[in-house]
Formats: sequence, C-alpha cells, structure tokens
Amino acid sequence: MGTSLRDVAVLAGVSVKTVSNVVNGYAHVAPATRARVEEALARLDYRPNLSARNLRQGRTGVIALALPELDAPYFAELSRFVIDAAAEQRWLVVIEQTDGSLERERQILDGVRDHRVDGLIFSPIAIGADELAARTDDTALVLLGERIHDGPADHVAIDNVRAARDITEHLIGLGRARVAALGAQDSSISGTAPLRLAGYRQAMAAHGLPEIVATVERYHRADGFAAMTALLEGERPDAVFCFNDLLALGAMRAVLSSGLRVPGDVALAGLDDIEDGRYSTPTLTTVAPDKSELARIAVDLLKRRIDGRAGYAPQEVRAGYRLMVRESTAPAG
Amino acid sequence: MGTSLRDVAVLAGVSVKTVSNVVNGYAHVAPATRARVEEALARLDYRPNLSARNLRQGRTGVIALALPELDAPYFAELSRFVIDAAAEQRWLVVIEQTDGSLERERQILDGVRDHRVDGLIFSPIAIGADELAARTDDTALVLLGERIHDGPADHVAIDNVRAARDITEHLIGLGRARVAALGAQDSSISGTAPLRLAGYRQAMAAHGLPEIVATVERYHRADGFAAMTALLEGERPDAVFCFNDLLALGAMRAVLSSGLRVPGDVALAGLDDIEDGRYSTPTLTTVAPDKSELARIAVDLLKRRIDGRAGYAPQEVRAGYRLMVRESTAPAG
DNA sequence: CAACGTTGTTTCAACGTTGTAAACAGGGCT
DNA sequence: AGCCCTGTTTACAACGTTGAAACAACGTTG
Repeated sequence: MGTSLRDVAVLAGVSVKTVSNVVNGYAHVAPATRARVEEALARLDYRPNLSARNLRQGRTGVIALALPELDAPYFAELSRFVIDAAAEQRWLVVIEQTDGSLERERQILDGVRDHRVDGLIFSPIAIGADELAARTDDTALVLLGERIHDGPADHVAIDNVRAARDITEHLIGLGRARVAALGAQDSSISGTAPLRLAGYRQAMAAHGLPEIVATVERYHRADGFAAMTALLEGERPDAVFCFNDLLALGAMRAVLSSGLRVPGDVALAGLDDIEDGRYSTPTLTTVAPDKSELARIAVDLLKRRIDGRAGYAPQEVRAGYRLMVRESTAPAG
Repeated sequence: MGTSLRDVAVLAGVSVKTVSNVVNGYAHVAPATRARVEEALARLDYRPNLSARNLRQGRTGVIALALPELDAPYFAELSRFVIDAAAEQRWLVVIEQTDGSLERERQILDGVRDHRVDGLIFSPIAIGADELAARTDDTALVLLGERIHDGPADHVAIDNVRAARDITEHLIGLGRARVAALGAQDSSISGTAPLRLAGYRQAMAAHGLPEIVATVERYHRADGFAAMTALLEGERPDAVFCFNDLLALGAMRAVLSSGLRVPGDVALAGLDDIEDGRYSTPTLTTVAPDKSELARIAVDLLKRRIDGRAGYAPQEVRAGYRLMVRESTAPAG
C-alpha cells in the first residue's frame, strides 16, 4: 500500500492529525509546521486513500450512470458530458449498461447499494413508475431523459412533446402531406415514445392530416431500416419523422437503397443530433437536445440530493433543444 | 449508513466475525448458525460496505478505463465490451477521457492513485514510450490498441501493419492505381498511425505503385472531410484507405458532396468497423478488429497483473481482425 | 484417559482517515 | 502570580471489514 498520513507524520515529526489538517486545508496551522508537512507530503508523494476517507465519511465519491447502451451514439455523447460535469464535483462515474432489459434495470435500481455509490443517474427504458416509486433504497436518484408520470425522483429531460410537434410542423411546412411517424412502441409504457408520438399527433391533427405510424422494437439503425422498408412497400409517405437519429439513419439507408431520393422522394428527420447525422449523405435534419445542459442539470440535481438529505419534493426540470435543419429536409430537394 | 455486520450479528446472536464468515462463504460454520445468520442477513437486507472491505483488503474492485473520447464510436463500442468483461470479474469500470491531450494523459497515468483503482486499461494517443516507462506508480497497467515499442507494460492490439497491408491490397486488387492513404500524422510518435502507414507502404511498394499520403490532426469525420476535400483538388486518387472509419465517413461525405461517386470514382475503405459504416450509403468497407477479444484480453492481462504481483516481463498480445468488404469498394461500382 | 485433531466460534488488531474534545503554549490582562 | 483568551497541536475513538490467533467443545486415537 502507498504512503499514509502516518508515514508523512513521522517524517515531518508531527502528529497524524496535523498532517490531515494540512491536507484538508484546515486554517489554524502554523506556517512553519505547514511548510514542514508540505515538504514531507511532497517528498513521499502522498495520496489520500479514498477507501479510508470514504469509510470515515460515509461517502464514496463515485456515482453511477445507468443507461441502455454505451454504443448508441446518443448515450455515448451524453455520457461524455455527464463524466465531465461529475469531474467538476470531483466525482468518478461508473457506467452500467442495462441493454434495456427490465431485469437489468431492476438490478441496477436495487443493486447500487452493493457498490456503495453516492448516487445514481438513471436512464430507464423498461421499468415502470410504480416500480420506481416502490424502491426501498434511499440512494440519491436522478432520472435522465425519461418521463415518469408523477415520478418519485428528480427528473430532467427536454420537452419531448413539444420537440416532436416542432419537427413534425417543419415536415408539414415543406408541403408534404403524407407525413409518417417512425418509432412508436407497443411495449413501453413509460418511455419517450408515447410523448413523441403525442407531439406528432398534435401537429398532424392541427393540419387535418392523416396519421401514419410505424412501430419498432428498439431504437437501432436496423429497426429503422426494417420499418422504413415496410413503409415503402405500402402507400409511400413523402416525409418521415423518426423518433431518434439512429432510426432515421437506418430509414435513410432503406430509402436510398430502394432507389428513391432523400429528400426528393422522402424527407427524413430524426431526434438526438448525433454526430453521424451531420456527416451522412444527405445530412440529417434533427432536434438537438442540449446534452451538455442535460448532463449538468442531472449532476446538479444529484448533488443537491446527496448534500441536503432533506426530503423535498421531486423536481421536474426541462432542458433546451434546437431544431437543426439539414439536407434531408431541404426544400429544393 | 446501512446495516453493518454488527447489526446482523446482534440480531442473530452471534459474533461479527461469524457473520463475516457466512457472508464470505467460509466452510466451517454450523448449519444451524448459518441458517440463523442468513435469516438475519435477509431480514436486514445486509450489503457489505465496499469502502471498508477495500480498506481492509487493499483493493477497490474498481478499474479505470482511460481513452481519448467516449463519443468516438469505436471507443464507445470498445468500452461496452470492457465493461462487460470487467463485470465478470465483479469489477466496476470508471471511465476517464483524455481528449488525446498529453497533459490529461500524464494526469491519468499519474493520478490513478488518487482514485485508488486496482488497475488501469489505457489507450493513449499522445504520450510517449519513454514517459510511460518512467512512471513511478506501480498500479497494474494494460495498454490497449496502441503500439509502444519495447513497452514497459502489457499491451493488446491487432496487428496494425498487417491489417493496413491487407486492406490496401484489397484496394489495389480492385484495379485501382492511385491509392491514397488518409490519416498519417505529423505529431504522433507512438501512435497507430505510423503502423498503418507502414502497412500501406508495404502493399504499395509490393506493386510498384506511387504513394499518396494525406495527413490529419485528429481522427474525426471533420478531419476526413477536410483531408479528402484537399485530395480531390489535386490529382485525384481513385481509392483511399482511411486510417479509421470516422475519417472514411468524413471522406465519403466529401466525395459525394463534390458530385463524385463512391466507389465509382473513388473507392473508400476504413478501419474499426463502427456501426455507422454498416448503414452509410454506400456501406463502408473496413477492417473489423475483434473488439470483444481485445476487451477480454485486456481485462485478463490486467487481472493477472493485479493478482500475481510477480513482476514478469510485459506481454504483447495480438487480437484478431476481419476484412469486411462492403459497397464502398464494390468492383461493379 | 491423556493427548490430539477437527469443527465451530470468538477476540483482537489493523487497514487510513477524520470529528471531537481536550491539551498545550504563549500573550495580554487584571 | 493568576487568569482568560487565541492559536496550534495532539490523543482518542470510530467508520465496517477481515486475517491471525486463540479458544471451546467434541470425537478419535494410542
């Protein structure tokens, strides 16, 4: 094991506690003593043992970030911001992947205690609000990007309904009449899918247009590809709002490989603003959630929960977003 | 704080150590006692305090994974596998991002001790072999995906030279004569860039073809876009081996938006096999490193270092890869 | 029946840290 | 000299866990 306070204390000819005081920046230490201790600290290259410190303080300095899958670009990009925001609190982030499985999500929710993390930022897919509310654990919890009705925990997300309505309005504004929604889900009760669908419906209803809805299992390129291929076989839509960018990129591939043009024959829009969509051909119109803001708010909420053990009511916070119009919905197409 | 061994011990009417023994599956515990203790454990929903356990055992059960950036798809995909492989050892993974900055890489290398992780899987970009060798820290270290000549630590990667030669041969095999390499770097001494460049050169030399080399700063789509745009302004290549898939996707965008066709006018190949390339239009030919194998080997090497404190010589391990031929190098194009 | 091994359980100490409280030194005041 | 400040330093205990060693009870063996 490395050098401990004791080692430094011996070298500096001072008590262990005094060294601790210097390390922690305690005010009343005589300049001469402080200098001597700092000299010794430097000489022995002292690093505090976090296990011991945490044991003593009942904190671990580690938070968990639980999300469906790290290799979905949206979550990877989001993770980066969460890690950066957490670093400012001097927190480490461990990442847990649920693969969207209910069982894994239960484990996470139940099992964070095993790892003794101070808090959890959770982006659930499968688990329901009731189950969330029923948890006995009192570890600080913040829900990210998932609307849980009357949630039992702090929650941060963009306004999914409004964002979906905005982008659908944009498609309608191109003069397209057969605007489809791609990404509805049968299973999910608590997910974002119903919200985005609701936004789509509001826009379609406002213009008296017929709804065309394609459902998917998951939110990967492959699902978008399959759903779009199916859509093309029926009465073809001339615009499609895909519930995330991966679906849109899969759909784009399907349209293009069927010999049709984007946006000439079919305009496409997504949601997430992952980097891929800025370099696809054509580039992808999308809604860009402010990921940095999402992450920062999530970390702030968590910090407040962890610090003030007071049980104030769960907060609901909205992060901003922007509409990014690109080639896949260019009017001239 | 949660329930401790002491609480359980009191409830079961037994000593703390006996509870500890039950928890740890120690053999010689009377069945009756064990039953009573387990009953108490369940009733109080006991979870071991990892900080305490780690303090006692000098292990944290946490490893760090340091990589340039999580939102580069290759690293996101790799991380997933590392996390999964680590989970099998009941390890948690904290992720540190270096952004490829030398300073951050130094911090990581020096600072892992701050966090008291048991080991580090490190994918460096900027740092040199000499500096790696000079580190005083004795934390277990495994280098991932980066060839450090005569490295001071275990190292796992694919055979970059051979992979680069293979893919270049494939491009030449299409009958293209002006085959460019995109992704060389001025700065990097120890990176993979020189290796991939070497592989390219071997293949070009073997066929007596002239080398065309484009350098980049970093390995993002934007760099690929810029470098390709520059290449197109000169005497145009008819095939390009990009040193990673992001570069290739950026390059593809540049070719397509200049009005040329892929692979008709320019064939493109990458390296990494990120998911994006399987859904781009055209789909991207690439080299697919066995990421799962890379991750598993890295974790295994690290485990061996952590367990056996014996200082055996640094290991050099090669993981497999496959050539994935897709539309961007289709012969009929 | 004494010595011994086995099984089951406990006591003790230690991992490195920090909050509490108390001890100590020096200076200014009565 | 005795007192109370203020500033500085220290002893002690505790966080929850587990390895080492001790101990008790019991059956086996010579």
